[in-house]
Amino acid sequence: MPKSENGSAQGFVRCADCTLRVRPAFKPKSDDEIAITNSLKISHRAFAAGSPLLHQGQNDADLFTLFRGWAFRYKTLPDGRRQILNFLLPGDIMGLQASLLDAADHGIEALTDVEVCVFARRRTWELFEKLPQLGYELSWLGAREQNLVDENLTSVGQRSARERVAALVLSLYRRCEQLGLVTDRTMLFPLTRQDLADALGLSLVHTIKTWTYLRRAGLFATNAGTLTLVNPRLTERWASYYEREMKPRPIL
Amino acid sequence: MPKSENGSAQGFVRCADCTLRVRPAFKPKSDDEIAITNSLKISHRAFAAGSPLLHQGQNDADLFTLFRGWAFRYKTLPDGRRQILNFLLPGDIMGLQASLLDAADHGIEALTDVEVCVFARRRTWELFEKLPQLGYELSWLGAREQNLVDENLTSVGQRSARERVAALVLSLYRRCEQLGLVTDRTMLFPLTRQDLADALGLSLVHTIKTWTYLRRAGLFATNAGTLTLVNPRLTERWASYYEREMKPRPIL
DNA sequence: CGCTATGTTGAGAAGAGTCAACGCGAGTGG
DNA sequence: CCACTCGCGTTGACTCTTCTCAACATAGCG
Repeated sequence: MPKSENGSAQGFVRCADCTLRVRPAFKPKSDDEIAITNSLKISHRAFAAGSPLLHQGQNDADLFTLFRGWAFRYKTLPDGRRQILNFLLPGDIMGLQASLLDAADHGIEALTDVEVCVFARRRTWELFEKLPQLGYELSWLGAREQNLVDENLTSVGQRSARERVAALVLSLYRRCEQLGLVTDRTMLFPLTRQDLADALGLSLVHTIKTWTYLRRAGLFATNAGTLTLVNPRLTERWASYYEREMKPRPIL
Repeated sequence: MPKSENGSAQGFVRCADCTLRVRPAFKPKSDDEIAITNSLKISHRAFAAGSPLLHQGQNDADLFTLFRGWAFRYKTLPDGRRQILNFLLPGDIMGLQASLLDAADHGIEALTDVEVCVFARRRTWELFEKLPQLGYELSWLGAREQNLVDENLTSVGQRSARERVAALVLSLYRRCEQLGLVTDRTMLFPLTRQDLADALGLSLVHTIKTWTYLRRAGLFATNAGTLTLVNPRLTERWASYYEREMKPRPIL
């Protein structure tokens, strides 16, 4: 159980023992690659739900991989309005922008209790230089994240409230499915209504009303922090959603 | 004068002669680096305004650098709604996502007549492997573009119509300023109202009304495809805008 | 000259926001 | 054990931003 806000380091998981890497969503790695990755991993930390993993403006951020749990990337305006840029699931990279550029323009916050693999930020350039394969995969993961943000921007800019909600649920469901986190059409769903609102660019009240409407329309059901996608086809139709198929991706 | 929709190849500009690279916005490059970059550049093409530079879904895209002119990156939904993700100015990279992942989820279109430097897509991995410095800079440029998209998503999700217009104008102005494309507070401004609307996530009519309102409020003035930022301070206030200072960046 | 693409304006409709009240469960302290 | 607060979720009533429809202006072009 993660207890520390500061990220306690109990239970280092060696890359060779990674339970995540072996899932079908990820590209197989050679023993060599696993050893190299492991040598770059400087620690394994746990954070409680709600902990900040990266501060907006922070300029000494490490590079993380999310090992377990959910998180989100966000930006806030001076007056406090907050936009959630994308959600992070196991295997996703955190702090790449902050490592490449000199500071992070966004924050990252844990949505559930999480565990992360920590890679030294100072070594990012070293990594590109000495392990081009990993540098390439890092860029790959960055490009993939940008795809998600592109999709969200299109959603917020062009879709109606109902379409946005349906599209977000579908997108998260698809990603969880890929990771084997869905059983019986049911997945963990730790977002509050406010989180949803901030991700969708809608007010809290309107988000709740739209959510309720779609739930009653039979798209999905929620129960104690889980979500069941009752009718995927219907949800797709509500979302004007269409999807690129996803190939196995690199894992750090 | 570019005439070809297909990208004619008159006037190869060698990296050593690049008029862009020497501007203060870009990091100085050693002679070695310039020679290497030049060896990777396979052609120099011109496209007319309105030409597609990258098709949504295209899977054999090359890697471009925008050498002259404006372009934009966009996504369309099945029913035709279009979201402009970000605008591209000289020095910006195009097709990185498409090269790293297997296909582009977005399109790119020329907004003015443009010239681009073409780098072979097949060599992207080779590039990371043999020239880690360039691989790193590519990632850097990717991270920077994501910053722009993050900012746009925040704008579209959280700002009111007037704030959005002001923020977009300011952002483009700042970028042009960096590139030395502003004289007398005046810059080229080739966007149609429809382009603005698609970038801001607003309807055409409302975009026009908001634009007119802010113009009358004295923020900026437009004339024959140019824009003059009459009152930068006032524009900042309308935009709830604040900016990270920009350091010199790599150029490919 | 009439075409078409782009820009402008007004009026009414619809979507989304704001304000306010209330329910509910988890803690907490008397 | 109860009253209390606090965070979160829900709903209704009303407001206002934004969208849609439609008419008209203007400029470029065959």
